Amino acid sequence: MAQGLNPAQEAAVEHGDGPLCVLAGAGSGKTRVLVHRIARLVERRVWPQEILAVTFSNKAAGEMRERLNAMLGTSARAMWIGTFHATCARLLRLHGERVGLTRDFTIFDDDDQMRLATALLKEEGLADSLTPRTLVSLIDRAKNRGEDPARLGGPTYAYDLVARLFPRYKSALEREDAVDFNDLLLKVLELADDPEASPLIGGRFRHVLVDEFQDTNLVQYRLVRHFVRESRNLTVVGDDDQAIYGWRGAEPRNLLDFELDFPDAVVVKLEQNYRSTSVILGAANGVIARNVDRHEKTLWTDNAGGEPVLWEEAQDDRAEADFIGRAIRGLESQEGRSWSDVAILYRTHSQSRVLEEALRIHRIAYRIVGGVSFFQRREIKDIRAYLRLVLNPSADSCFERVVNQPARGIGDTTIERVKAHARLASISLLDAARSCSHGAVTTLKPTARKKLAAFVDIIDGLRQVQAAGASVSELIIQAVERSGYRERLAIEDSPEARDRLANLGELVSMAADFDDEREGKGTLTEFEERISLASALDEQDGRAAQAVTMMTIHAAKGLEFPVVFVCGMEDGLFPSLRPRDMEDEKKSLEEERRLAYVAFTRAKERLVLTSARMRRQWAEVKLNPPSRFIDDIPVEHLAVRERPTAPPRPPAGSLVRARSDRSPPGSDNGSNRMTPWASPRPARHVESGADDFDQRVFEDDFPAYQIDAGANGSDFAAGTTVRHDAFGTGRVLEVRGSGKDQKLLIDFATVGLKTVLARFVSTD
DNA sequence: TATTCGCACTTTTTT
DNA sequence: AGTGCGAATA
Repeated sequence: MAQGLNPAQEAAVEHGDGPLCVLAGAGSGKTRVLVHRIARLVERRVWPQEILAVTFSNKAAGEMRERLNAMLGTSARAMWIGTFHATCARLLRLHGERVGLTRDFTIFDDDDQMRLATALLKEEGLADSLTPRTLVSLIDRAKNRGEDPARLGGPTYAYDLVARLFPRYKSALEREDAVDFNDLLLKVLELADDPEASPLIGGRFRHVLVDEFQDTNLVQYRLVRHFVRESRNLTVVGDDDQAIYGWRGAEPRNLLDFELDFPDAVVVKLEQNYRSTSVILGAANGVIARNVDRHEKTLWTDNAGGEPVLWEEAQDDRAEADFIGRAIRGLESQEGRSWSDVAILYRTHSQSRVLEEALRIHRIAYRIVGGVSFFQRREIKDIRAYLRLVLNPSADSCFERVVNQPARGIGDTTIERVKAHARLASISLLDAARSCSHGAVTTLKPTARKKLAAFVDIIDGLRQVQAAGASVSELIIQAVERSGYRERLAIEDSPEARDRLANLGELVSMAADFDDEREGKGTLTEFEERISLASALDEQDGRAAQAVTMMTIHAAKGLEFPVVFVCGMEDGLFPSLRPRDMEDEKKSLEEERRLAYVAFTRAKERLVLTSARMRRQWAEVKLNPPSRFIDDIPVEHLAVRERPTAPPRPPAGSLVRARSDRSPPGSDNGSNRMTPWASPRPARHVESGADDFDQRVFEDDFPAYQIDAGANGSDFAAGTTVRHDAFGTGRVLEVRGSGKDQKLLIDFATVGLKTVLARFVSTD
């Protein structure tokens, strides 16, 4: 083995027992090292079931398992490979009874957590003093640090409220046999403190390897230390320059100070980058070099040269997206690149919408990673709630979610009475509903009782199906059917309803895959767990492989693409410059810088940066200067596209701004102009002063800012023909309101009737 | 009880 | 600009 490894990599792979710290630069082949090292351990007769490899995503875990399967065959199947959360969930399935969990405990995701928080605040009448978001994030923050949220106290009133509410939060989870994400880890830590369970945790693993160690938080580090308490065989791999989860409580110090805790640790540095061209690496190094708080390291590469990094400063966000669309088309036609070679990265999910539109216009297939994930869809969550209720009758939050979903005539008053009864008798809502249906509460009318009985019957029926040994996919089909969900959607028969039905079908086929994989032996609990722990990153399906990938920079960690676009390179957006509470400004700017470093180093061959002078953010127009990170890129590596001195059709005067003075000198002499791989523009559109580098076609698709004319004066009258950027032209049928919020009912030629804000259309 | 409309809130990043 | 919630209405 060890074919084609450099000496440093080989040292890491061949390291024997004892702590090992691998400081690995971006693209230095750390995953490869990790995989080879694990394979080597097995060759050295370490039992696969005594190896734990912790990855930062399920996707990374899957890939690692695949590679090990290829190298080792079936023995790889016995290894523990997964995220901290998945690993802890597995351990808790085995030993959870010791910390108050049954075998079928459920995991509260972000959404469930928020619902609970909302309900608690409402019950306590505190909904006005604290948002659920704040409540949840303060709880999480404390837990990330291993602190007890009930002991929060501090500068603001909010802390006291959280401390007061937390016991109720906690008992709600306990009542439902559920844990939140952080509890997953904390409960295992609890196990480690339990004298009887402790050996089960501490002695279980002979070798523990942790990837992306710079992003572990205090709790995770404690966990790792318990895992290796006996063996001391710990391998950590990471790069402090890629620490981008400070907001989640990650402590890069865990990596940097590794030798303080493990003085006998061997430290290996991987500094050769195999991924990117030297130009891209130069740009990335230029940005990261300005960070003060970091370990100096020199990442180098043999891949000399490469195309310069291209920076395009577009007029606005739409033009930016359009540029990207055309550039991808150009890459396709002139370089034969396929869409799957390309990734578009952005700082926030909200940037994706405009990009989507542009890619659709250019007929480019795309795939969005993250955002509103499949599993967060309402219909999916509803059916999952039915299933959870089957697994666990005391899952009150699930009961409330679906008792009237789809609508079956069980209204608020009925639910309130059931809840009151449940509280009084201290039983679950489902049991309360059952006894109400038998007449336990006299205020309930017979009709309400019948409806409750019908609901209870659905759940009981599903439980029988499960008890009869139905597969997971069968159970889901039954749930969709018996709940009346399918019928309801079928009757509605709107595009959305069809969409939802299709999503449910997708869930069924995922379950069928799961059933096949487990040869029919997989339990509903296992399927639920997989869904709960699946991140947006993991759910990508192979079918959409021929597509451009769009995602946040965070989600791109660990991935690589031949061509990478990083858009929204503007001060205020990236770097975000958003005041973070409890974090000082310098620190968060350094994290933003590392984020830029991660973004740039995803690119193998081409890196394109784009920014917009003007950007619409929630119906507000923002003018942001270009990102300061662009200034940090060595001038010789940066190419700026030329634009015509006089655009063919300039926008309304004041909006045309002088060209940024940040354009590096030398970009004018043509020496580092980039190959214009945007698709060729018809020659007749070229004005003097324009050149091949400018591909914009103003005639077709002029951006939207002239639109305000409509809102601030000339009111629209019914009958006027107007144009809207997305919907095309149409006739105004009705005018509602005036001024900024004036709305128009318009009959569009292509899409039919729509109500639109007046300021988004223009008279032609 | 279900549906519809208007209002407020939203947007940082995720296991 | 989309969502979710509460009030008003059928």
